[in-house]
Order: sequence, then structure tokens, then C-alpha cells
Amino acid sequence: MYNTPMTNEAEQEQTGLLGEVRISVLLPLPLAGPLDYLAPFPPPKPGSFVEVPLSGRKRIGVIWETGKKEMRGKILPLEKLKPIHSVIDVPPLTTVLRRFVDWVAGYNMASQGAVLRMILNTPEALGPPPVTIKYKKGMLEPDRMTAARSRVLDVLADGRAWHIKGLAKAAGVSDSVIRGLIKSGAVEGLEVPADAAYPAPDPFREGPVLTAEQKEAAAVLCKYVDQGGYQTILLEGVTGSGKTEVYFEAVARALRKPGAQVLVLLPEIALTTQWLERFKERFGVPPVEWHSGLRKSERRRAWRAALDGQARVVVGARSALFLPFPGLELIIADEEHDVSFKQEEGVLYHARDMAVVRASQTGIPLILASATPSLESLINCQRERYRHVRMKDRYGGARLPEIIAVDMRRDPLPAGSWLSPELAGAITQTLEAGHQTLLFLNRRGYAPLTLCRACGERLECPNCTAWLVEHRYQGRLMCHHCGYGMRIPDHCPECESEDSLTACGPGVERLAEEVKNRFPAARLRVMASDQMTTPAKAAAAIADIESGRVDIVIGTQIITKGYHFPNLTLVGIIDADLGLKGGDLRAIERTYQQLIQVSGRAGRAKHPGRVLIQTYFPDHPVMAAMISGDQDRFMQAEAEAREAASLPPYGKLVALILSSRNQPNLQEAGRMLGHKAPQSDGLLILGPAPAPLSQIRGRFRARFLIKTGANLSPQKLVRKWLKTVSLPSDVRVKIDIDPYSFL
DNA sequence: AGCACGCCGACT
DNA sequence: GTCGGCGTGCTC
Repeated sequence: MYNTPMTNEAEQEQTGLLGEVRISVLLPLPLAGPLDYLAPFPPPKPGSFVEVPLSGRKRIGVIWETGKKEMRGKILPLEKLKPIHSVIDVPPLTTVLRRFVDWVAGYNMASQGAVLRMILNTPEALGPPPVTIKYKKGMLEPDRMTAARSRVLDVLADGRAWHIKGLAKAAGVSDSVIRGLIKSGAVEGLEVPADAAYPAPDPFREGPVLTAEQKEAAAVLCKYVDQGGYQTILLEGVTGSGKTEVYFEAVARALRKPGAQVLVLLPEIALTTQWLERFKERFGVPPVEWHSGLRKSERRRAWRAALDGQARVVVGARSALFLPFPGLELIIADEEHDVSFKQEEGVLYHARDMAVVRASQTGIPLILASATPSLESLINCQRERYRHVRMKDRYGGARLPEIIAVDMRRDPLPAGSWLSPELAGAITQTLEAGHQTLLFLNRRGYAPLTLCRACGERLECPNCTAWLVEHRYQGRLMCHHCGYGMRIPDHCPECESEDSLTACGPGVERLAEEVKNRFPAARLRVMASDQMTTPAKAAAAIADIESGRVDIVIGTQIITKGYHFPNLTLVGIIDADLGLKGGDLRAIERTYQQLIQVSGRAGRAKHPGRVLIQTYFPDHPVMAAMISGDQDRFMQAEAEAREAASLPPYGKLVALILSSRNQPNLQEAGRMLGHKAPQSDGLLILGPAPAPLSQIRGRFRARFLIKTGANLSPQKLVRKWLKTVSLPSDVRVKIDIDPYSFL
């Protein structure tokens, strides 16, 4: 069994006196790269999880390379290396996944270690699986028999093992009776894994009846799953067309392959209970969930099940893309247009785009699903890089809602009111019909601005360049950027006048107040992230709406995503123009997507729906496209505008964000970088400009924006540029490849 | 990311 | 005289 390993000269050179070789180990830390250690020869294979010493502590890392040939700049001599501590007995990371880490790090300009940390964020999962003790009938007879003891033995007669508590309860005795039996050997304990295996979804279970259009779409998806290999497919279907059921067919098909794993990415924790229920209905069991809300033990279990191949379908938020699946056969990114796929903290990456890379490196299909695909994906279809599958009809013969613009310029609303007469009238009709209404206002809290009527003071966050938002339910003023909060003051902090503070503009709480006054009999429910802090609270709110215990829902963007409320027939958009401001390059596209998505909640079942859009710009292309329903033309116009400005996806954009507590240092850094800014054809560097929110969390910020042609590598350029300067040490540089947020 | 090393203010 | 603030720098 033991082959004498071939030892060539290079290897001998690397072999220490004790038969140890150099290996490099990547640690889940933001270090520059892997560190070298000694391992016994022959070394464990790359990808193995190892424990290594690092500054006197034991750390878990992954062997990145073993037979290192090429010389890096400075290479530590063998005698300076420390030996690895141990190899952990779990399946190693696959080569594909290690390549993925390297790629993600290189593309997003993060360290490999920082990317590995996204994979290895649950180190407990590498330990031995937790066990628990269960009890069954033992070999011996009890020393004495009593009524209680015999009841216990009766329960155990069928040979099943019980937890001590459950056994005591089932036998109607206290656990001391059982302990007595254990002592005498009549009952014995055995260690069993504490975590039951996740039940496997059944791919052969019968699905719902699909429409002809759905069947056709599903057939295309299944074809790619069957043939294997990389292909991205954009599944575009109008709201209510039943995309989920269609991609479930592809999931079922993938699951027929032995050991196959499927990953479904959903935006944020919008892992709506509704989605989970539909999955369970289709496959008989719930999927494995992965998101930030998991408890530690659930995390450990899910992560380990992914690595062991036992988790067959995992549904998760963007971080699930970094689970160590060994047998991934299909990835689905639902609501692919959703900007929350963009990670804005730590390693900045776009989960949808990284999913394309993971799928292509793994050689498997990726399905992007949306009713309002991103411009990027649509253009990739035009360029025939993605396959485009479209569904134009709603499921079950439901019609798309009628969309009407309410021109707010014609009769301006009285101060402190946000409901136009048209919308109020529609709400009345809807209430009378016994249907539900959804009012959409993408603004949390009571009012976005508080000002003093006496001196004109606007209440600002002390740490950020931003107004404090009043949250009246909590009695606080809060900063939506850093989380700063204060009690609502009763006098102006500037001029000390009493009762002079006035709320300006509406938030969902204030809208709720107006609705309550005008429709006192209606049952209201406000849905915003501050109300839905836990999945349980969100689920309860959804259940209330589904079961008809709510007449009017008032919500922020949290309710735009994928919900199905059959009795909801009216959608009112309070301020359709809100998203158009801010001027980032995707503002128009995003507003359109959001409005279509929220409109799509109306009239999804028997009763037709309608949508009233309150706007001051009824002629704006977004509103015009909403009303005409001509999505293709709208997106084409948007594409042309982007192309004319060489903006993504026709050019590349990188943001360089400098921050420091010390403003002079920041300015100095900006000046130095500006001075050394590279110049070439097809390259435009803007900045340094103070960031729109020039201060966040007490740090001053400035930004460079780098615009290059689509065929240049901005990463290379930025790397070279940063090497030419040495900035003041307290200045942090963050690089955002393809930025979405311009704050 | 930790953690130690290192140089300047209020305490036993 | 010391404890301790967190700026800086290193970890194979």
C-alpha cells in the first residue's frame, strides 16, 4: 500500500532533516497570503484542513499548496518554519473551491484569507460532531423489580433508544428510577449523533400542474441540468408567472444525480416562509437554510452537512455561496436583480456575479430568475452569453394589474397628508369589496427630517452627514447610517425653543397615522425592517395578511419581494419619485424594478388588481414604461443611456474610498493619490471628491471613481497605482469593484 | 483578526 | 513611582 514517494532533487532540497516538507497554509485572516509550515513527508493533500500554530495560538487553516516550485520574492528558510499541529479529519476543500477563493480575492481585490474566512466562518463545524446519550434496554436484569421500573422496561421493550427525559415522561416516572436501572445494568446508554441527518428531498414527488408556458420553460432548464456543464440561464417571467415552480423542476432534475447538491440564493432573509412552504410542498421536506439569523448549533450543522454532501438543497442569502459543497450541480439566484446581493461590508462582492464564476468554474448550470432582470443580465442574453427563457403569462389565468398614474402636480396635497383623493377613493372601494390594499412607501420611521420652526435647525447625526430620522413608535431619533439614536428632544438643541420641532416628510409610521385617521375601521399593519426584526415576527406578519386579518398593509421595500397574497387587489405607491433621487447610475433601473415588483403584488389570484402611482413626474420614462408595460423598450433606452456614458456593463467602474478620523490626513492621502493617478486611453479617474455622506461613524471619507473601457482590467491598474504611494497610516482604503452604493 | 510592544496621562 | 489608553506592526 505504501509507495515510496518519488523524491526528485527539488523536493529533497525542500525536505528538512526530519523528513518534513514545506507546505503553504491559508488562514481565514486578512493576511497578505498563505503562510508556510512544515508537514511530514508526504504532506497531506491540498485542501486539507489543518491546525497550525500562529503567534502562540492554534488556528485552523487550509493547505493551499504543497509541492511549491516557483520562488516567491522572499521565502522563509525551512528552519524558520513551524510544523503544523494536526490534520483535521474532515473532507478537504475541493480544488474548484480553492480556485474560486483565489479568483474572488483577485477580482474583488481582497486578501485570499479574507475570502477564506467567508467559507470558514464556522470553525466549530470541523470538530467532532456533537453526541447525545440515549438509553435502551441493557443486558442485565434489574436487581429489584418495582412497578415504576417495569413501566420503564415496557417502554423500552421495542428496542428503540430514548432520551432520558422522554423516557421518564413516557413511562410516567422520574428520571431517578431510570438512573437506578442504569446502575444495575438493566438500562444502558449509548452515544448517538445529536444532530439527526437532514431528511433528503424527494425528487420524484409529484409537482403541481404546470401551464404549457411553464412546462416549456422547465424543459429548457432541465435540459441544461441533464447535460451538465456550465451555462447561465436567465428565467424571466412576469410577476405571478410561477417562476419558482419552474425552477423547482430543475432542482428536482438535479437531485436525481447521485450526491448532487443544489444551492438557491435568495436576497436577504427574505427566505419567506412562503418560499419555504412551497419547497416543502414540492419536495416533502424543508430545505437546509443558511442565513445570518441561524443559531450557532444550526450553523454548525448546516455547514458540516454542506461539506459532507449530506445537505442536498441549501437555500440561503448571499453568504451561502461560500459553503463548501463538494457535489454542487446547480445554482439558482432568485430575484437576481436585487441589489442586496451586493455585499457592502468586509469583502465587497456581488453574490450574483460570483455565482456565475462559481458555476462556470464548477462546470454546472446557473439559473437567474426575476420578473425584472438586471440590465447586466439582459445584455448578457443579447450577447448570447446567457440563455434567455421568458414567461409572459400569469399563473392560473390571472391578469397583470391595471396601472394608473396619479399626477400630483394637478392638485397638491394639503400639508401633512400623503393620500391623493384618487388613492383614498380606491382604498374605500377595496375595503368595501373586502379586499386588501398595500401602500408602498420606501421610508422607515415617522419622518425623515426634524427641523426647528424657530431657528431652522435640522437635527443631524453627530457621527454622519445625515439627518436623524424620527421613529415615533420607539420615541427616538435615529441615524440610518451608523445606528446612532437619541430620545426625541422636547426643545430645540440649538435655540432651546420648546415645542418648535416639526416632523418633515412622511415615513411609513406617519403614513399609518393618516390611514388610521381616514379609515378608522380598517385593520392596519406596518411592515418595515424595524418591525420585522426576527424571522418569526416576519412570518407572523405574513400569516396575518394571508389569513385576512389585515385590510391595509403599509410597507417599505421589505414587502416588494415575492409574496403572494391572493386577496390583495390594490397597490398604492405613495411616492414613486423617491428612488429617482440620489443620482447613482442604477437609480432609474432600480426604481422601475421596485415599482414593477410591488405592483406585482396586486391581483395575483381570482380578482383583478390595480395600481395607483402617485408621482410628480408622470411623464418620466419610468412611469411611462410602468403604464405602457413596455419593459423591453424601457430597458433598451436605459441600455443606450449607459452605453453613451460608458457605464456598466459597457465600461467598468471601481470606487476607491479613503477614510480617516483625521481630516488633514485624508486630504493628504487624496492629494497624493490624485497626483499619481495613472493616465491612459479609455481611462477616466474622478476625484478625490468628498463622499456624498462625507462623514460616517466618525470617519471622514473621500472617493475616487475609476472608469475604464470594458476590455481593461481596473484591478491591475488600481494595484499598480496604490503601490506608487505610501499613505498616512491611519487612512484606510477600501476598493469597491463595480460599486452599487454611492454613499 | 488577535496580540504584543510601546510611548504619554491619572491614580494606589 | 505604576496602570492603562489604543496606535503600530507581525504572525510562517
